[in-house]
Order: sequence, then C-alpha cells, then structure tokens
Amino acid sequence: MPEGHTLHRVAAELRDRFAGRIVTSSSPQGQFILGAARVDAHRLVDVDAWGKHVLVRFDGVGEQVHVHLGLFGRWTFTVSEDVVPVVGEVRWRLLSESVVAELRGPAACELLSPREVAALLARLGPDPLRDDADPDEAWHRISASRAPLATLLMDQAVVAGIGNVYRAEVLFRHRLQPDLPGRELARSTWDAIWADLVNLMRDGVRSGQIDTVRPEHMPLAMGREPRDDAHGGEVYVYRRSGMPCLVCGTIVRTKAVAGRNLFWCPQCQGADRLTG
DNA sequence: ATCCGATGTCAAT
DNA sequence: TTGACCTCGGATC
Repeated sequence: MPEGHTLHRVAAELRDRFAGRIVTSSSPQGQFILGAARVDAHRLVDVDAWGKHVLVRFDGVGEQVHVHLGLFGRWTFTVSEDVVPVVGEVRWRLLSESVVAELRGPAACELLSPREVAALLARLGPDPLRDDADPDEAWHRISASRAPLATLLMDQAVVAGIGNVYRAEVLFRHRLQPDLPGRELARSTWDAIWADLVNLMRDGVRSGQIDTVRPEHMPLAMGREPRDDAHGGEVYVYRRSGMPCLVCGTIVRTKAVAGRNLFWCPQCQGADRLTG
C-alpha cells in the first residue's frame, strides 16, 4: 500500500472528510495519548502529504501531527452506517459527526514543532505528486553520485514518495540497468523518468493502486491479457521473479538492493551486470 | 496454530 | 550490511 500515491490519497480523504471541522481525537491503543489529547476538540485546518509523510494541522495548536505508515501502517475510513470488523489496535482515531478515521501500525505518529516540521521537509527530495516539486534538485544529486540508480530512486532525499514498486517499474519502463551509476544517467533520460513518475503516480492517486503496464506496451505476442496481481494493479516486473518478462519472455530476476527486493528483466534492462 | 513476508526507515555495526 | 520496530493477512502445517 504505502508509496507516495497512497499518502496523497489519504491526505485528500482526511482533508475532504475533516478539514474545517472540530474533531474528537483519541488513541485507543495508547501510544499517542498525549498527542491525541493535544488536538482533541480542535478544528482540523488542513492535511498535507510530502512524499510518504502526512502532516495534519489543527487550529490553535502549534504542533502538527506527523504520520508515517512505514511498511505496515494503514488508514481506514468508515461512516457510521458501515459495519466493519474490529481489527487490531488503533493508534489514532479521529471522529467528526458520522465519519471515523483510524490509524493502525504506523512507524510514526507524533507531534512535531514547526522547527521539526521544517527539518523533516528539508531532508526530503522533490515529490513528483506535488506541483511545487523541482526535478532539478533530484538531478543534482543523481548526476553527482556513483550510487546505482536502484539505490538513488529509493532514497527519499533524492525523490520523495517512490517505493519499491515504482522503483522497479520505472527502471523497467525506461529500460535501465538498475546498477547504472547516477552520474552516468543522461539528463534527457532523467527528464523522461520524472515525467513518467508524475504520470504514473498521479494515476496511482486516482486509482488507489500501482498500475504501470500501459496497453501500448502489452506484448501481443505473449498472448496475455492484463490481470490484477495479488498486490494490486498490473506491473511489469515487481514481484514477478521467476516468471517470464511480459515484453521479451526472459525470466525476471530479483536481488536485494538498498535493503529491498529489486526485480528486473536482464534482457530488457541492458547488459546483465547485476549477477551477484 | 504458526510462519512469513510486505508498497519503510533508522540506528547500530 | 544487519537488526529493530510497526501489524496484518495469506500460506502452510
């Protein structure tokens, strides 16, 4: 679930349902008792997503609530008519009239002072989902780095919001060797990658899933129809190790890069230097 | 009933 | 590079 598109979606839903309203705030699970109490009975002003981080502002409260889902966290929204099974522990619950938002399993749910918010934002690279993002900032880091693209793309200080799926898929879509050093990337290729990320991630916000296989790329020769993967939309390589590449039929490979499983097609993505 | 992996990140080594 | 942390659901016994 949680790459940048998920969090922008969450921010939009929180904004739509709660902005401008007085909310009841609590921490049933207990780990956010003080923070939840601090904003309880205040008016929720607005919600912002920056990469994978969500910040919630309240009227008359100097701090903002910072939420990061990590790998496991999730938000659920329910209205009073909904019948929803009780699952797990709720770190933070927001209630306004008939709407309830519940946060479970986040890596972070905390109050941040304005100074801390500024520090958080300062260490994030441009977010393809924000209109104010400047892809040049990412380019400066990439073009100065010997690190492999597959590592750079996962670095939130380079580009904020990319996760393991977008990383693998965007490398495939641009036929790039995952271990190509950043400094060897052509500027024109970076521009194309950025433009692609903007489109793919906006699409992800719209649909709520990551879907990177476009009809014009579907190889008719494979005789396959697009189908939903267990983890969401149709993808070229993510979690498809051992299966034939949708474009050329070569077996998709996997290897841990930057602590996560990277998936790539050794044929489509250039000379196979990533053999380890 | 139990195991294991997961669209994440940080600190410690 | 590894371990720790957050939690759930699907696979496996």
